[in-house]
Amino acid sequence: MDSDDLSVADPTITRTGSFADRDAWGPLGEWCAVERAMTVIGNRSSMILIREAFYGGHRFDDLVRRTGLAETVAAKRLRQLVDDGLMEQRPYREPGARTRHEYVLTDRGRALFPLFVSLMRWGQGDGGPSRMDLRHAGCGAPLQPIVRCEAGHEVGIGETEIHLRPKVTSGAA
Amino acid sequence: MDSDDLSVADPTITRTGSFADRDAWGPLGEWCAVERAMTVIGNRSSMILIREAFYGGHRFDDLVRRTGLAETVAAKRLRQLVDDGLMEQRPYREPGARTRHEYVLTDRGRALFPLFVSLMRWGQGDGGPSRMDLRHAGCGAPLQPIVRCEAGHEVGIGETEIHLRPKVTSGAA
DNA sequence: CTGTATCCCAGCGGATACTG
DNA sequence: CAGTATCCGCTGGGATACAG
Repeated sequence: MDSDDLSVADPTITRTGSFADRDAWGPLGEWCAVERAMTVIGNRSSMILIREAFYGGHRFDDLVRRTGLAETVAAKRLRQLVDDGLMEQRPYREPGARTRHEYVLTDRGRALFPLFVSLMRWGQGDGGPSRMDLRHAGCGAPLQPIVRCEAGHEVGIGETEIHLRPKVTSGAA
Repeated sequence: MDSDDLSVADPTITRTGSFADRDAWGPLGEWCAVERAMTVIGNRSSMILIREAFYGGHRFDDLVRRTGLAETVAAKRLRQLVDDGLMEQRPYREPGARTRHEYVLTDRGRALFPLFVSLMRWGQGDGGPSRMDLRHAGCGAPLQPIVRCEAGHEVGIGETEIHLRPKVTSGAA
């Protein structure tokens, strides 16, 4: 039996479903999307390149200068981000110049928007300096990341349940 | 002049304010909360330990087993998480046993909740297996991370502005 | 049960030099 | 302007053995 007698009462996610085989999970995160996500965006250089892409940076030169990364690192990460489907490289031509490439976020890359805002807001909570201020263009109010259920309720940790799916429902993909 | 002539039209954050000294940012992210955040939680082991803490894991043994981390790595990361103020170590006594310690998320650790949900949902978007399902305990509906302004509007990338603060407003903290 | 000490390997990130 | 090649130090992460 798991040692689940909580000796402290702090808000955590409530567990529902069969957690009996919980320990059988492979160590490589074959079942856990969090681990997979971290292998893709879980390093500093990837994240700040994505940051600059959100800020509208497209060209290699700009991305390097505005991130402060070494060219070698930036090139390697950008290639990886393209491979992972977060960015794509588009050719374009300025009049009177030769063809260039530019990096653009894909839909999957842009889907990181809530994560990006969460990361920035959380990072600002350490009292350190931050010159960034994300606001709603419509009304100028600052942005906040929140968690909501599909029925429209705002949800905190204490109202969250985690359901563990049985093993693999081979019927549904 | 920056090369900001967008040759592609993809939704990005609109930049407002003085971006002239944008390139003067130090490479170590002294002004950027995203970079600072990534140095704290930007590795796989930290994040999956936080994951287990959200799931209600407290004891060293459980955390090691349920994350699949090596004990050495788990111990090192937990110490770092405590140092960084994301977890705290509380002593407790079960009747008839000697004093133990348990790891509990601090407020700053729990503030990662939107980021955690964002990370999981984004990770699930790759089509890989995931046995996790986060739901609202009240109504059972699945959770979604969203971005909202303080005036209550839901905000997408296209409606976001980023303001860059001048240098340091020495008057305001 | 909760770690620490030691050793090891792979990957991240930077510096320098070079190419189309 | 947009990278690649090479080298090199630091950290992340694991294996094994040991300790309170």
